[in-house]
Amino acid sequence: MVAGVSTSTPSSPALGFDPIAEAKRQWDLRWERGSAMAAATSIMRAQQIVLAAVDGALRPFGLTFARWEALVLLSFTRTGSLPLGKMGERLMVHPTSVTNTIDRLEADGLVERVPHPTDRRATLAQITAKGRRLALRATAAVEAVDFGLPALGEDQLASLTDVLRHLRAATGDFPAR
Amino acid sequence: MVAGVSTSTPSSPALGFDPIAEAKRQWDLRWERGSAMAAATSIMRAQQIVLAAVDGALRPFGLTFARWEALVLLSFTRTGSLPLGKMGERLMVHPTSVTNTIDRLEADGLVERVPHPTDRRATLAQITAKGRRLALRATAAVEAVDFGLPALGEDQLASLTDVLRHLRAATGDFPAR
DNA sequence: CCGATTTCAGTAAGACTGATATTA
DNA sequence: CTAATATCAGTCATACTGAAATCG
Repeated sequence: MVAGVSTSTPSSPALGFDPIAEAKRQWDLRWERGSAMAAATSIMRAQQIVLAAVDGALRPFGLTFARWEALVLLSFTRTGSLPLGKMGERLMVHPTSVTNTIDRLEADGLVERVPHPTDRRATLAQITAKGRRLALRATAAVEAVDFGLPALGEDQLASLTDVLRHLRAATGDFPAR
Repeated sequence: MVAGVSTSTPSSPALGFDPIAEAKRQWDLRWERGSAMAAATSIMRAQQIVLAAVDGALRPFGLTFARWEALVLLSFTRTGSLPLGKMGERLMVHPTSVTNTIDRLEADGLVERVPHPTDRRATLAQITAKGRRLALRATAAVEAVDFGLPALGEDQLASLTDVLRHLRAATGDFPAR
């Protein structure tokens, strides 16, 4: 799911069993690493759930997850602006994706491109007053749906983040310690 | 990331800190539900990691995650065939996406469409001998990269799957309990 | 000259909407 | 008649590759 736009999850009429548990059962009859298979599949599905919930909450505001993240990142900085390259690093997205994201935000008047004061190669994305107002309302909506994770308790959320931090560290997302 | 095609993760030169931990720190200064925000962001990133690893392993075989999943599902059935609708349920994807997936697999001679024996509305996707051979090799490759999760131990994989099962159950992926 | 920053053109894979034909 | 099954046409948001312009 690219822009996960469904409010309800795909294939409405749920099965009578857990499809991932069933897949693991079948997998374990033939292959190794069934636990990794189940975890990977669970991650893929969880991402759909989170994306659907967040995009659903953002749709009334004309935002997507990617655009909202960019807007929030800017709103969290002291000056309300960042070079596009820095945004790409923080959001972990491809440079051309940043260009595209800022294009759309700029078209909606939520950010402006301004020249970098000292490095004339670089461009700053600067959040506008309108962008700040929308970010506040949109973020409240995302918070209201609890990022699609209202079913999980604090300890489960922490456990999830912790395990996935190990994964990210091992993958080079950041210098593991 | 649609077909997560990068072998290495986006934005090569890793930051000097964990961007999600930093985002949570900033978030907690202004909003509620920072734990949910961190978990949701971690899930989004973990999905990129898994997808990149699996798609990378599958690329030499001309398969994507979506097509490989469909092929494996068929290879796990007694008859090597399923109605397209059933495949959509099991894989939790949109009906038109199943049509598209099967189109591509059929174009590569990995599956064939055959009429359903009793329901003339339905079509079966039947895996071919070539499809079975490719599925074996491709699955070995996916297993070899451990679904992108080689960094996690058995207990971490189990914990992950368990927490995400609660999430999926609460979201209606399957009748909880 | 090398490398960093951003943009552009084009390609690809996929999720979706809405409509349609067929059949149970 | 209603509902299910699959397909088709078209739209959308995104990720990527490769190339280019600009500048430190």
